Amino acid sequence: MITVSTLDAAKRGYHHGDLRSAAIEEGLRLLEDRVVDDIGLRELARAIGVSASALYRHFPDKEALRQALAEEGLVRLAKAQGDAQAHGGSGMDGFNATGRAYVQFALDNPGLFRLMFSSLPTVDALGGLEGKHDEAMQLLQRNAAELVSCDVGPAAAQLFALRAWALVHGLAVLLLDKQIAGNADLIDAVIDAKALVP
Amino acid sequence: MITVSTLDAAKRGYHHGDLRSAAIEEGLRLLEDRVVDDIGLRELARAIGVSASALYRHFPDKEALRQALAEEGLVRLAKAQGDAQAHGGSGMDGFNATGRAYVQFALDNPGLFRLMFSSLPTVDALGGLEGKHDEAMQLLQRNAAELVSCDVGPAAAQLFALRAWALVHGLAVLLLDKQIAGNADLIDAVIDAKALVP
DNA sequence: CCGCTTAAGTTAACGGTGTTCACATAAGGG
DNA sequence: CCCTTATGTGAACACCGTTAACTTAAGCGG
Repeated sequence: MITVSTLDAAKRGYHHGDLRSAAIEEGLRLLEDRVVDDIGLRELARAIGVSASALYRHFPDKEALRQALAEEGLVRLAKAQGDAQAHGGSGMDGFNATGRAYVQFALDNPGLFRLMFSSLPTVDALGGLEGKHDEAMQLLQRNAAELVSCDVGPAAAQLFALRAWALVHGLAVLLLDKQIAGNADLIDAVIDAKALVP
Repeated sequence: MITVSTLDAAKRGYHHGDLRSAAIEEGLRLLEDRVVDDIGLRELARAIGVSASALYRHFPDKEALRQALAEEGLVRLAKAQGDAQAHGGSGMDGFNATGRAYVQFALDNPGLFRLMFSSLPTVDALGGLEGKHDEAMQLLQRNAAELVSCDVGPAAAQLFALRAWALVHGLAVLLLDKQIAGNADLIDAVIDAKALVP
């Protein structure tokens, strides 16, 4: 197996080897302690050691780079939730675990999480990242619906799913914005699916 | 009663009369169909008919203007919630009404709402707008706690309050980000305090 | 192996931004 | 009435996103 990307071709001079991957990687690194709007295209290029206009060979504009970063974030969130569920089982405990993973992901990656959920309102929800979006979010939705669909009707189950998502997302956002001073115990207490069943 | 502000002194030439108020007013107008980061200081000054540097007599920097706008938004949200509760009574129906008002405010003022809840993470939660913050948010929190504190203990009541806030806030944010296609009926269905009582 | 096409870099420039500085003007109190 | 102070102006600085024209490297057909 040959990886033709950044690994083997570190710096062969004029050509980089795999910019785009490097740009996304550096972008994620900068997002660790910054909001996305505070990251400059030129600054990012400088950090990679490349001219600013070089990025335009791989992204049509800054917005495209943002979308690429958001997509990577959604993939990682989906993975974190999948891991949590795999570890916690398929019952209600496992479902609560996915919720905790959701919130924990937001706290661990504040800049990235904010970026993921800041699709431009002018773009009428038809960006290319909808597919990935569903993958991450429908997992939570499906699990929630399956969890209670046997006890109540499917309509009430979907309502439960929506409530669960809104609760967990709202908690994550409020924690990120420092509206709530939240320790781990509080998070565990708030995220309790039993408190949502009708 | 004499209003010395923008009303009577519209344009007396070199001096504006009451910039700062005019800047905030124009800022709120621009926020009606724009995100805050897409509003330029110079553009705003241009819209008022004043030079960009004139704004620096009233705001130390752009961030201060943003905070002023956020504060005004919090005042308006508090008012909207107060009105809703006054109209809906003090029982559970009134409480649900404040939740609906919260979401409706977000939908009616997307740019402003996003601004209100985007305090810089670098600022360690000690901006001057904490007071107003409490005023708007503690209203929801207090009402929630009072609503159920007689039925359950005060600890469980506070947990209920936190869940209610997170649910409503998460719903608002998800609707704003177009992650949920929400009609009014759906909002009413999701916001139902009965589904949260332990 | 050579030459040509094309992908992927470069520098220079344009307009726009936030911010600062020196200066100009209006308002108001001694 | 003058002098202070608040409030405006315009020019300048450094930075930004984006584009254009140019240069270099890679790959492929003959």
